[in-house]
Amino acid sequence: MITTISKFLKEKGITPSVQRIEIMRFMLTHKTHPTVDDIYRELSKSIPTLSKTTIYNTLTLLCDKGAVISFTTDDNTTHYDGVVEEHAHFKCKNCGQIFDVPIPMINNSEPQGFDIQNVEVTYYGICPKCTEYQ
Amino acid sequence: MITTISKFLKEKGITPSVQRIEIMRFMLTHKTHPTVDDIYRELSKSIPTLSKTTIYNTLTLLCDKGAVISFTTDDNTTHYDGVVEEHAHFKCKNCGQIFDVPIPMINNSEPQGFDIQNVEVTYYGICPKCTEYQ
DNA sequence: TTCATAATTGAAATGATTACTACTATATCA
DNA sequence: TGATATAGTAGTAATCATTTCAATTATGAA
Repeated sequence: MITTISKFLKEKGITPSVQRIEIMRFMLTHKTHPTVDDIYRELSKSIPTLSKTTIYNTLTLLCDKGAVISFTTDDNTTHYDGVVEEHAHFKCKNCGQIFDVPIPMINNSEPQGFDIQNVEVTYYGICPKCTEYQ
Repeated sequence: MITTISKFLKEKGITPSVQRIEIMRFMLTHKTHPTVDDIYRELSKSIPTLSKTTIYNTLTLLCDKGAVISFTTDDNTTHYDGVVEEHAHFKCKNCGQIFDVPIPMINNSEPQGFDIQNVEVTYYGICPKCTEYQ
């Protein structure tokens, strides 16, 4: 498993290290759209010397190389996502959970004259579970 | 003009005050998607005692009452918009300007089972002017 | 006018992120 | 093998947006 992730990082042009492998593994095994703090809280259990700076550096690198994506929500903190295929997010205003949802685009409706590199689509509302118990 | 904005605020259920009127006026006359700091820098020229807390409070109130909308971008700061009709934004990675663009949704492609209250759509890329001079 | 309430202010606290410096691991080459 | 350059990591301090909170000021009704 370590070799798999190590190989994956090399393919992306990233020199592997213990920290980078564990952060990348975390992103691939957790579909919770974590923040730097979420990752720090979890991974510092197994790597007690891990610093937040390393997590910031690593995630910026992973983003640049296309291994993860980042997006922001109304909490004004950056969330990261190991799913890099284009998709939208739904954030529940009740429980705070962020869900992956299909992106509802039709090609010819994009703004003309702009060189679009990426899109962030975030829905806000109440998720099915919270709707049920209200 | 003051009476117009004052009347507008009352219609929205907001008690007018000098500060609220000037902040609302700023939002109606500036289509630049300002941050709290942008507004503070401009309005403190004419209202030297104006505090940022008041701007935060007022914008939160204006949002709640539907007089303005807010959204976040990759700079992790909240931007405000006096245009409340549903639309998307384009942020230029070169000059940083934010543009209003049409929202590219088709109704029946929205995620099912979610109670959607609002959507934020933000494109990132290079704006026409920056494309031209590159 | 008086009083209750709402609005505003400014300072301090918080939380995410960046900057910076020192330390450590890794790779290279003589 | 060992010296050395370089990349990566850690930890602290600084910065910036935002929130909290207590004190002051303005407003409106009796």
